[in-house]
Amino acid sequence: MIDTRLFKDDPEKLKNTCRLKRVNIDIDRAVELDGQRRELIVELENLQAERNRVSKEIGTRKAAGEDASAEMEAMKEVGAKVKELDARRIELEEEVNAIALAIPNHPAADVPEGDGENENVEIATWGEKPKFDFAPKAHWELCEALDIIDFQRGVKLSGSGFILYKGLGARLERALYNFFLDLHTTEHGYTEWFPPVLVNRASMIGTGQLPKMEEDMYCTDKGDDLFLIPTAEVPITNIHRDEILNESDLPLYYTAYSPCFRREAGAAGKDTRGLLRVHEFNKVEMVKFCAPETSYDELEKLRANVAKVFETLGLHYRILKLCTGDISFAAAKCYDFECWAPGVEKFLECSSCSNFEDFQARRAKIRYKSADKKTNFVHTLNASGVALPRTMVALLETYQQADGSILIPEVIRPYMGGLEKIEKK
RNA sequence: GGAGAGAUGCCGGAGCGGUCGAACGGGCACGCUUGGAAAGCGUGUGUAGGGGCAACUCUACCCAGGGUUCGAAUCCCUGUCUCUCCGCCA
Repeated sequence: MIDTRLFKDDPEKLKNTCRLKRVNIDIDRAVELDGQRRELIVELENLQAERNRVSKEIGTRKAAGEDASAEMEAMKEVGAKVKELDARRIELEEEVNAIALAIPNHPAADVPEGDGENENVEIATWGEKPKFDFAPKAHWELCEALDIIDFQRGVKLSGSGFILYKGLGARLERALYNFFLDLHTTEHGYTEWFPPVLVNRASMIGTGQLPKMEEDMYCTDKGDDLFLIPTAEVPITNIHRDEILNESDLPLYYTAYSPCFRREAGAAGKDTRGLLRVHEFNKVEMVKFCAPETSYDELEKLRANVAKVFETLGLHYRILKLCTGDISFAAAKCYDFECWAPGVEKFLECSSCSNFEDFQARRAKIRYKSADKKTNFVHTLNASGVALPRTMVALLETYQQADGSILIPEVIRPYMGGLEKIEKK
């Protein structure tokens, strides 16, 4: 969440944020309501102070055996007035808050302005497009021929967008996320967690998925009000919700494997084949909590950690710096990693690395106490490290052989019992 | 699922409806003491919001939300969570 003090101190900045992020929000209305709120608070608190003072007096007077019925009568009215003003205060607060929650994070200064993906800026590439002396196939053809994903029965079980891995396909999926976790925990210094995948509403608000994206989330009925997580970012970031950390404990590096659930509302018909856009997928996520001064250094380190995954797998990728119109609601700066998938002939988004600055921390009340005893919001960052289906696509299509078999990258072989190749039976 | 007990500050733990932001103990920080340390002594030690240039001041917060009252940590209702016992269960 943005700092609501800005309604009073710098509404122009908020308008600029909305313009850069390409959202339309009535800031003037919020400023007006916030002003009313402030005036009301002054009036209300004066009344409360009077009530406290006179009530105290009634106490001493009664103790002395004197009569205080006139004061009691007067305070009865004050009490009623306090109740009335307080109700109005809550109303105003809710209205202001609703607007504040809908305002996106301010983009970092070096983020290019733009409307959408066309204005994203490529800032790095690694490797090059693999060359084939045959026509590379799309992953769905490879998978069907090798019998490692049962697309049809997946649909029978759950509907389109749900993947049923089989045999060595299932094994490869498991091998990949184990490899990612091992890499981050043993080489990059992350602590592994295994979180619940159903979380409550407060957690979803904390990381910014709610209230804005409720349509995209799966939730339980029967009054539980629980949500299937769209990413482990939600439970992992919320681990420290409503906490005050010690500066000496920062930075914290966390990683977790989890399945992720996305309704993809409004995306019907887009990228529907194979593994390109699914409702449930596996992902290893990385989350950092750090002091504000270090967050952009931490972002670069995070980016290097992600790069390491793709480089170790030998996948050609490019890195995009997202423009203001394409960056997510909660992010101040974001890099997307896109891997080349030669079968579908596309760059696929396989990871994104974001600095949220204090936007999530303010929503989730994650603070730290610095050496000089000041309490302040931490900065949070996260990255997919990495998301499976599209990485799987890039991997299958990159490592396919003329005979339709798939060569397994060397780092994955230990996780596959030493197997070098997935071949047709 | 049934029955009971509980939730107070960094921790432990008091708290008759009034002067309680909260006794007491511990921890921590600072100061004194010391050659240095320990002990000892003293002082301090929450979060959020409003007003003020500031010193400062006011308000709210004793799990959460309602209620009673001139006045609630304290009384009443609801919810959440924790613990104990019983039942059920992978």
